[in-house]
Amino acid sequence: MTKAGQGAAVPAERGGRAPNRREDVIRAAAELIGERGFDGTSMRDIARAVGMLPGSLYYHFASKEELFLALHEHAVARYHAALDAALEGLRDPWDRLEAAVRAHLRELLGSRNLLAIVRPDAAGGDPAVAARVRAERDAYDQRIRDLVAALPLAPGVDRGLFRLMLLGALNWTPVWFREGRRTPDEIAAAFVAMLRAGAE
Amino acid sequence: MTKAGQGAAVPAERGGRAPNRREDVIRAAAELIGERGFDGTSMRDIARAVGMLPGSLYYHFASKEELFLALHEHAVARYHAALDAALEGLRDPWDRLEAAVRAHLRELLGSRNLLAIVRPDAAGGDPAVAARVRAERDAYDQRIRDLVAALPLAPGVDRGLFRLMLLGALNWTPVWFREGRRTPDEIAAAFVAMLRAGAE
Amino acid sequence: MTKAGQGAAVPAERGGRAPNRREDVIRAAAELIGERGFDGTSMRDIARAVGMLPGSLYYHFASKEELFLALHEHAVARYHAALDAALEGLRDPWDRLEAAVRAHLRELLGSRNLLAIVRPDAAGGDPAVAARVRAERDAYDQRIRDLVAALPLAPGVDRGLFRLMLLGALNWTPVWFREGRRTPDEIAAAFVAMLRAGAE
Amino acid sequence: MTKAGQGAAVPAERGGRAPNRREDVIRAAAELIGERGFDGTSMRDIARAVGMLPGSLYYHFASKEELFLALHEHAVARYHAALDAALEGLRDPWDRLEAAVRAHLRELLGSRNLLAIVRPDAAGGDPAVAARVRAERDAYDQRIRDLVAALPLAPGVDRGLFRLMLLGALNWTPVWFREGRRTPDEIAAAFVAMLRAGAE
DNA sequence: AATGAATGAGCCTTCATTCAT
DNA sequence: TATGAATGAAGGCTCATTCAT
Repeated sequence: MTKAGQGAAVPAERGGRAPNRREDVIRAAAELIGERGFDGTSMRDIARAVGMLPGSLYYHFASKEELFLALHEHAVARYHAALDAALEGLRDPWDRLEAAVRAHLRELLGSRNLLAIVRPDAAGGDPAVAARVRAERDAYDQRIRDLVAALPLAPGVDRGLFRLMLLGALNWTPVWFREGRRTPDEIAAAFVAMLRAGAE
Repeated sequence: MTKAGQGAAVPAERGGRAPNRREDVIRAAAELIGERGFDGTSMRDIARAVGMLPGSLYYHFASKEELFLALHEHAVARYHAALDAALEGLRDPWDRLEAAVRAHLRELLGSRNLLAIVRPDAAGGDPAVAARVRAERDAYDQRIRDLVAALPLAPGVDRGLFRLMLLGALNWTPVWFREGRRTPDEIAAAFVAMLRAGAE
Repeated sequence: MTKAGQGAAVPAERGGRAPNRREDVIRAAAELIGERGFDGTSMRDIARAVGMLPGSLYYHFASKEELFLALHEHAVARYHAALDAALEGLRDPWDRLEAAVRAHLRELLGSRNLLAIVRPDAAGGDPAVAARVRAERDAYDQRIRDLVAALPLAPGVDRGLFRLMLLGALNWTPVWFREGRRTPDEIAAAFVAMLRAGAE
Repeated sequence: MTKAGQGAAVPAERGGRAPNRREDVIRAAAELIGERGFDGTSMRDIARAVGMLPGSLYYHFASKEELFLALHEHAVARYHAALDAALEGLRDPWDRLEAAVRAHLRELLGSRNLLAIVRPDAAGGDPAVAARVRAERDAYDQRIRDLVAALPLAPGVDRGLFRLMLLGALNWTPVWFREGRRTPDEIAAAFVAMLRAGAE
């Protein structure tokens, strides 16, 4: 009975109180780590943000790394979901790529900067963490790879570098993006257009 | 020849004693911070790397931030120098851009990963540091801007996004680059080619 | 009786476990700072005196200054309480003054030298601390002022300087006082007598 | 030849250059320690104030304590000199006491607060220092004692407590004195008057 | 008479974590 | 589910001092 009963999906003893404190922690951690980085965010900070004492976090997560991993999973899941939604119903390969780029950029530049979470070296130097992070990230990368594979590119184009260039350009945007000038959607369209013009 | 004459009985193995301890510190710090990040590198680590006691560092630098700033200046100066050398004698705008990209990538992927140093948010969250870092970085950016301004691009192309896409793609390379597969020069050539094909 | 019941299997030697670690810290700090001054007392010293690790102090107090402030409050409260007790039931203004002086001197010279704590410049140079210290001290001063205001003094006497002379003489006593010669009470009586003879 | 030749009073080799750097150091130290206390003043601070490097101070003084001792001697000498000047030509015992008090207070409240220097516990906890400080201070005290001994006091008055009360009141003045209200001379007159009225 | 470079000890503080309750 | 109290290690930094030059 450590985590959840096996009958109901959620502890619902008295009508739905305390709706998943664990999720609250993840959300708070996402926000803080997104803003100040993994090293720049202490367990104290996270605890304070959800109104807990630092020690209490350890009921939910065995360590800071574990918390980070949960958070990373959470974040990557959002990317996947955004991608699912964006692709739905689209057939044309270039349309699909642009939709994907748009979804990625919205996620990356919207509300919080998730870049700090998604970078492979995010959680200190722990190699075990890095491996799991990479694994999750790779699954997402694979979907982009598939999207690129479906493009009708000229024979000489290296699809690997095509993808890496695009993703690099995207993932670097949080460094220079300022609210108010170009929208994420405009940037997405322009990036895809630039690549498309030359590669087709 | 600053200090010791050559006749005196001084340890003169490699041409004068302790010619530039300060530089040693910067070099060691560059290496460590490049690998493990600013937060992940302690003053103790740096001191150990140069064979000093932690407190001794403070003879040379007033604070960790100050050391970082010196290091940043140092790193940016290298980029400028590499750019100078790369551009020398080239006239054609596209040749110049590709040479610049090649120089940038060599610096970024060669010997040490200087990305961690050159990122605007590198030194913790100190805003004063961030400002000085940004200023130095902007001067370099301006040179790339000039290079892009000189390109004969099609009327519709947004030169700003063109530059940001290119720089983003470049600066993200340390995330995925593995020694042994593609060389920095190959990557540089491919990136420029992809952009050129569509933008001309 | 705040925490542990009396039936449970807990170390209950002196009536409950660790009833007030915070108070222990304050007491130890009072002793040490009273003897060696604020700067002369390290957090390590205080921690060692209460059998804690240095870092553990920070569970109870956010900083050395905060600890000092708590300690100061504590000390001033003792002075107030001593004054309350001393004044109780006395009507004659000179009797009241002498009782107050006696109480003050007993506190100041008894057990520990609290002078170092009560001096306005005690806690390093932090102005925020100095302000709070002064505020607490002023409330005590006001009570002495009231005592002096009630005295039937000759018209020409400056009651302000009267009070400052008396308090100065009192607060300087720790500098010269040696156990064994005059008692605090004798000193108190003599000081008041000297002032009274001339001022009435 | 460590200190000075025995013929001339001062090193005057080439007409009086570098006129006693040692004195400069003492003066700067007096100022700083007077303001921020012994612990609150670092050798660095003192060196900076005289435009030297910290290590250079050790040419003049073997240690911080030694410097303090020199400074203390210097300060006490000023008190003695002020006392000499104040007493000159005065015969009446009360006049002499008041003049002495005036001189003391002017020294104490004028230019810099020398209290921090003259307190017996000033230089950290070093007992050797404390002893020498006390010795110098005692010589000064003795002169006050003599002044008090000469007063025509009523038989019952304890001359020891008389002196301690007066000196305590005086030495505490830096704690409450504010420029602009009462002058040192007014305070001196009032203090002596209050004591005289009752003791004669 | 002073500098430049460093030492070694110590300082205040922060951190991830533990564990009895 | 969480709290209260603490641990142990480490972090950035300051300090008095030394010593060859």
